[in-house]
Amino acid sequence: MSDFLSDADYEALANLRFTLRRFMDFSTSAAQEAGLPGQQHQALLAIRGYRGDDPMTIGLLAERLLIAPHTATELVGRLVSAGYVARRSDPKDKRRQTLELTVKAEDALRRLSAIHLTEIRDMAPRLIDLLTGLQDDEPQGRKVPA
Amino acid sequence: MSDFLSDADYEALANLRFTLRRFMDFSTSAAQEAGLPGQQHQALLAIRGYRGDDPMTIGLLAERLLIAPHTATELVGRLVSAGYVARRSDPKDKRRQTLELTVKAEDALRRLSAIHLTEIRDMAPRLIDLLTGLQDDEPQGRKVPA
DNA sequence: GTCATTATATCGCAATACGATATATCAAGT
DNA sequence: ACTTGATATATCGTATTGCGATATAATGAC
Repeated sequence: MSDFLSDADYEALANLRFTLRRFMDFSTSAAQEAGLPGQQHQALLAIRGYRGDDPMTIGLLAERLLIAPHTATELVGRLVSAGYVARRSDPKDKRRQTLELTVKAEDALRRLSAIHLTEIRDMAPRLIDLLTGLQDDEPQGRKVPA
Repeated sequence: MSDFLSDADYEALANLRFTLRRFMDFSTSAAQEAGLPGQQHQALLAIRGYRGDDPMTIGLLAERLLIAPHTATELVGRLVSAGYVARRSDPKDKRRQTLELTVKAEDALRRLSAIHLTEIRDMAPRLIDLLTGLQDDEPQGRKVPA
């Protein structure tokens, strides 16, 4: 349980981050080219990819995006203004706002998701390598010592 | 090469993002608790994990962090002010600034990296599952058709 | 030595998430 | 049904941070 870390550990951690950053960067750029700020794209995906019995709401979206509820309120406000999301107050609980994607959002998200799939398939092997390399690579190389 | 995507595809993409976000969130929180803004932690890791013949510089750091060089300038400025990085002008090329971690940075980074390793090892199986699930999961389930 | 290029730095700006706070609605207990 | 506490969303002001435009300094090619 020591804090010892080899140069190789730091290098692997840094490379992992670099790979993740490239993905995020690709994603943000792709979204931006489609006319969507990165977080708005993420919100659309979270809404579209949500599988649950009850409808998507502001609070649920906040949970999935790991942002504060009031931040989700602002984000959804922007999405509604831009015509990507329909927000209606839930008749079953008037505190809640149900969220649905518009056709415009479905179209944009379909195209974006397709190129994301391609990019992910390209990145995955490298990423999996990095992750498995970090798996049980305990300090001082004591792998099967004798 | 169609844009068709199943509900399951969207769900998997959304889950992948959720997993990545949780990692980023964990990382940022851990850094913050150690007194470091997230990007500053990333910068320290990029400097520490860099393997190359020439020393780390502002421009190299910008490349590894995927930020504009002038943004790296500002970031390094903050790191120097906070006592995490020593910046010296490179005698071999006086335009360049070489960057080195201080002992304070090494200490903070060691602790942070140790808990990151733990978290990554915890997250990796889930992440690898999601990635492999997206690998060749072409639309309409045509896996080994006959 | 001149000039284009490279490396870093500065300034003003825009985006976005947060804290603090407010309002509306629901649910439980009586 | 009325009060109370909790839940869901919204608003406002603020802080962080990255970028574009621009500036300065050093290098290298000719």
